[in-house]
Amino acid sequence: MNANVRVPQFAGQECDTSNWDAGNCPVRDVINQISGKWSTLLLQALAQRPYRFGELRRLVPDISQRMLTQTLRELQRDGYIDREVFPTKPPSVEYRMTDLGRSLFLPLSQVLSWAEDNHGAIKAARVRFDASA
Amino acid sequence: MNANVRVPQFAGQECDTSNWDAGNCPVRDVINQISGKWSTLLLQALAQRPYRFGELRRLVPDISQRMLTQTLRELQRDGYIDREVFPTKPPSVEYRMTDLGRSLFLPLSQVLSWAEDNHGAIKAARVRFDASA
DNA sequence: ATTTGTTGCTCTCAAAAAGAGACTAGGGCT
DNA sequence: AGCCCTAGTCTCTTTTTGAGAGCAACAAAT
Repeated sequence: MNANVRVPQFAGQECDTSNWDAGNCPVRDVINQISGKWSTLLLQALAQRPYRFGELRRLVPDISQRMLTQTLRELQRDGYIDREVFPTKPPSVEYRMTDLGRSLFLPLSQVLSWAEDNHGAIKAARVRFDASA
Repeated sequence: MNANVRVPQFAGQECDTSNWDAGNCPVRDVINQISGKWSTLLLQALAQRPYRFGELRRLVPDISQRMLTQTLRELQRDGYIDREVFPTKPPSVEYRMTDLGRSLFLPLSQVLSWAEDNHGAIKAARVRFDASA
């Protein structure tokens, strides 16, 4: 079962349902990285302008150094951002978005805009749900 | 420091950087939910057509029952999907997307398309990164 | 001269989240 | 009677995340 069944996908696309297990599925491979708790936030910041490590830390007050380092490494590994070390004393490190990162941020920013526009509707839905449950 | 500084945001928008801590920030409030490991995947499935619990389980082979239940509840709570119980024996439950969910899926599907289109570039970036590190 | 602060991390330990799998209930099928 | 189906919940283990200390090398303040 579940073998090579092609089902209609979002607007005019198809998707092989047998590919929905991780490893085969490109969408899952990509999304799993950028769907980290801090990834979109950092991409949003670095879409504005390059930032240094400490600046990002101050910009996102409730991220731990550990997660900031780790998330930046992952974004760098996937090619969304570049890391440049300046031999100052103490050495400073600058993170900046790559072309690939910017091309991702085009559709991604649409989702962020949607989130801003529909935040009210979502909060209302939560209130309804919590009242009925 | 960091008080009420308005910095340019993605394409023609502004964002109050003092609002980047969780709770204040609408974007983080919304994104943190849909950026769960399984959320986008389930939204993608339910954007096609309604599905029953067991169908989703078979469609996404490596999700645990626990996480399937939990993720569906969260999506339902935020108003993206509806849950309907049919009094058959054994009882069956159908999940279907709401209008709010569909309106979210419009921009979201653009990101998914991007992921599919750029999977190759990302895999290549990973290889480069792993080779240099 | 000693203390303090700055940089961008890494390391350890505790807490939270996720995954694996057993168990439930009420009926249908053999 | 025994087994399977449904959509879960409950418990236990493993993974992920968070909080915070430590580090190395130098500058500025005291």
